[in-house]
Amino acid sequence: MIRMTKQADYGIVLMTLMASHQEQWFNATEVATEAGLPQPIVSKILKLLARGGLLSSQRGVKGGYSLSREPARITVAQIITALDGPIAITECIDDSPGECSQEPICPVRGNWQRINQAIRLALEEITLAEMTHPIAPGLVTLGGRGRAAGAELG
Amino acid sequence: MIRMTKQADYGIVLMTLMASHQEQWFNATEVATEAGLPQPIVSKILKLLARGGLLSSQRGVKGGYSLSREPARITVAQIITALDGPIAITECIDDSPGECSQEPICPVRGNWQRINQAIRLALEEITLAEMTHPIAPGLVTLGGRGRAAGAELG
DNA sequence: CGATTTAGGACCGAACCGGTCCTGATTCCT
DNA sequence: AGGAATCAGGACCGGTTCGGTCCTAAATCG
Repeated sequence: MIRMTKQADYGIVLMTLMASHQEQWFNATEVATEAGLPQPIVSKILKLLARGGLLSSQRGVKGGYSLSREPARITVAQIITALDGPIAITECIDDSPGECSQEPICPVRGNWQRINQAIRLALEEITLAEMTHPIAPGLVTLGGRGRAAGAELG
Repeated sequence: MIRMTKQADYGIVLMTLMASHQEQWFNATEVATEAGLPQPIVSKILKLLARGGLLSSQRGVKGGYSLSREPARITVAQIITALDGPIAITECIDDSPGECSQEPICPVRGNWQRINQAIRLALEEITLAEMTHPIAPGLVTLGGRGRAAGAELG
């Protein structure tokens, strides 16, 4: 139901975990045990995050991963994109014509972008830094001024 | 990749279609041919939309469906919810404790709500009325002030 | 040179999605 | 009253994709 994949889900957990620790470098096993997730999965995800430029990686015996920049400059949108590909909840993405058989008929067309855009924006405005905050219960629970609050922090 | 189901996708198309026509009542076959989608699918979707209270239905030989209220008062969020269930892109939904094995460990917990909330809000602010507008290309394409524009339209 | 760690990708089972179909209930028309 | 049309509500099934595992390179440290 409008779900992202578990990879992305886990990815956010792992990134949050790394962001909220003092250490700079972590290896996969370390992160896995910390998160209580199977090691192979964690490995896979960290690889993808590194490939996406969100983590720096170091091979070799004392190798590992570290955030490639400060948590305030990493957004949830970026994490999801790195793991699940471009953020678009609809089948028609942006302007790739010809792919949609409904093209001449479809009454929505460009309007999908409204939706995708809205989602994308919402996720771009949540930073990893915010995710490490224990959450101020009064702020976000309802009314959703969470985004505004985030902007203030930024 | 953070996709909603095709049902919801189609649902939005169908609703937009109905909203942008003059007629009040449509039967399933009519809508299906108009949208260029297989009739059984359309039937299924309209049923769900009716059950969700977004369409009024009339049985019998001259029966059919019609929007249960004006398009400006129907949101994309409502359509998706009717077809795909509650809007939550993460595995952990709100406060249903015990379901998540990670509960004691998970460093994000309530922070998922931030994300889900953001998505929900974004989709609640897109009305069916807006979807019928051919889209003003300068407004939404980038910068995403689409939501603000929508608010102005009221 | 050997141990450790990431890189990259092949691979498989299971769950979920998309789509079809069938059987009832309701209403209109003759 | 009876038949036709239309919605209501499921059961059902095949295919795709996701979740997870595993194996083989490449790099780095001691």
